[in-house]
Amino acid sequence: MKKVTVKDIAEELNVSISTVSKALSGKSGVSEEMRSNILKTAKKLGYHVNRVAQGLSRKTIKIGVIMPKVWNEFYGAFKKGIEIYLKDMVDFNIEARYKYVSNLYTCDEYIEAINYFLKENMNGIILCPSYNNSYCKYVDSLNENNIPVVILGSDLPCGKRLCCVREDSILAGKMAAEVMKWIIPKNKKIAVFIGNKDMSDHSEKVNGFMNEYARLDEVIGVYETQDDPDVAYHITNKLIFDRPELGGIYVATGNSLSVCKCIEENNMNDNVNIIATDIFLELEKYVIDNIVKGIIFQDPILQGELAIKTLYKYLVFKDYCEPNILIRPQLILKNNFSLYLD
Amino acid sequence: MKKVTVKDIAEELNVSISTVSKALSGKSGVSEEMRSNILKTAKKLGYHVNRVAQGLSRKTIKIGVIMPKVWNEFYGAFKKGIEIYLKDMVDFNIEARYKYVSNLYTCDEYIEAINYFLKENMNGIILCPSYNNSYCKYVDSLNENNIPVVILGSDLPCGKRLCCVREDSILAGKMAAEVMKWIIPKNKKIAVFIGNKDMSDHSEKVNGFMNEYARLDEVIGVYETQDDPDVAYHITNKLIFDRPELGGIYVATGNSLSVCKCIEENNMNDNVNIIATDIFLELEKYVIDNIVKGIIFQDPILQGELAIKTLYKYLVFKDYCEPNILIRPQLILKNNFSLYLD
DNA sequence: CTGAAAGCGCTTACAG
DNA sequence: CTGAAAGCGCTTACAG
Repeated sequence: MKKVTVKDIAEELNVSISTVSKALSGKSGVSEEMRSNILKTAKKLGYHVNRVAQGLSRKTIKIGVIMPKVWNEFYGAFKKGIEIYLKDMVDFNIEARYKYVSNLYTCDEYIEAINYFLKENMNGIILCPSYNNSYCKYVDSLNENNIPVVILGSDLPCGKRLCCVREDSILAGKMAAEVMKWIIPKNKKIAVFIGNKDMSDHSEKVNGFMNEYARLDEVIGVYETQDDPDVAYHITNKLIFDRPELGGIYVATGNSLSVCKCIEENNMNDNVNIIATDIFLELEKYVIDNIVKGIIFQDPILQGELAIKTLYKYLVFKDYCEPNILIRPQLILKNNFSLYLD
Repeated sequence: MKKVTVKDIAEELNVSISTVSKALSGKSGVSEEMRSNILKTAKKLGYHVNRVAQGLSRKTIKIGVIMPKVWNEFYGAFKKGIEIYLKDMVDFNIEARYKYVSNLYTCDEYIEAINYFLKENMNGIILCPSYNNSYCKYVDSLNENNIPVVILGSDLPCGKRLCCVREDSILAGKMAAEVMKWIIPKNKKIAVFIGNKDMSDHSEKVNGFMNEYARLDEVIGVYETQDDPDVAYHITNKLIFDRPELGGIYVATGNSLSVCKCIEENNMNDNVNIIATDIFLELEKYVIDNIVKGIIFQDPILQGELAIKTLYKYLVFKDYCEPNILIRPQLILKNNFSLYLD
């Protein structure tokens, strides 16, 4: 069980430890033959780099993060997760630099950020996609430059990447349905609100929900709110008046506040119940007032932590990870609500 | 923002870095005056030890773990959490040694284990209490020898310790009640099963449940199973026959299998529903059969991880932690059940 | 392409 | 009680 070090490999092959180190860490300046020899004996001896010694001696690892500037409750939590990990890893010489995107409908700022990080020789990139995905080939270019990319928050339907860290949307939908069945009386109907059908995690939530909510004839419809509070309010209002049989709404995006507001203003607290998505302070009122019965929470802070942790481990160990790292949704109730606000 | 190192402190005071190191890490062989001076300037300069450099140079940190040998599904998960943390911290020179207790009703083996670890100069102790708490003064003796103790899994009503890592039992009971209200029809009654009233986390669960389950006249009673499957089966059987109005049972300990078995054997699946505690493979059948509607999960693996992490951070940073670190309970449903088995 | 040497920030025997 | 020196296991400029 004695630890195997670079020195052991060097002695085994009668070369210097500098050469061994360069070969193992993928640096240039080692002949291909030498490198393959070193890698082979490293494997044979069961070598694993000592992160502690490495962290003390190597240059700072630089991670570039690209994320939308809007919706701070959402993207801010990803950032918070990244910062928590970084704080836990002080002394390890890792740092993150951020680039923000203001316009979610064009790809210009994404491309600009990618090029900037390319120029700055970042060791890895974390990228949070939004509506527009047409910058995918630039993600590929990072990959070609041996800069690993972790996609965070929702999937990118193209582009080579190390992995994608996101919620398990199908399961989120299923859990919402399981609870909905308990709280909605048999004679009542329900509706589903999403942001936009074209976003894969939105449609996955619908699929999961429909799949589990066996009483499908009791689903009035799926409505797109475009993540716009006014649209959500308007649709809710219309449903309340047109459909007196409405008993519940599964709000599958973070856009639940205006839905609750509308229900309360129409004094429908006892008639229309909400299963919401994502947690924020302002929801507390509606949880206490019993409009919101449950919240599907997909730990965005944990997602941020996992994204940078995975990237770091890849950079240090060259360990390949799962291509898709899915966070398990949690159900928040009235009683444990406050624990999730920190 | 330049990093402050031992060298900076040494230069500031015109002493050697060895003296600085000894003073900071609490080693003997430094005059009290020198030590207090060094600590003062360390604070003034904003010094924080570099764990990476320290991990590379110091002797191995030895943690002693004392836990019951029985109920491997339960205590095994604590151990697993400890092992996960240790694996994550290889290269940091930490190791754990385990001592197991077979008889939970006497304190002999606890005392023996404590004395053994004292003799072996362990740097810290993790201790999982069981029924008998009469060894508390031995925990104090560890404390007097400057060996920090973390209590894991349930509280110890005496004894000086660094902290206690455990579930939030009151909240667990409340969450069980919140779900129970949804799934039990208004005309049905419910019962609560615990292991033993004298165990604080069992009685806390009852209190939490009662507090939240507003329809208290619908609670038939609280029954002690002594964590014995046969007793649990017997009580369930008796209730089914004596109390046709029984609609649900909150099983507040891990002892839910024989309760489910009894319900199934009596073909009462549609009439009596369970909210269970803790997850294990054999429960899956009853979740699928719709007897178990929800499970309150209190991540024992996470508890183990937190216990050793807290201890390590205290040993390295001398950071004092919260005296009580409570894990937030999670509600497991049919759809996400499999995700919690790993 | 290869290697000798310095250095990362600590701790720890050992000598004084 | 105090300090000089070696060492933990790596990486990295630099020289050859």
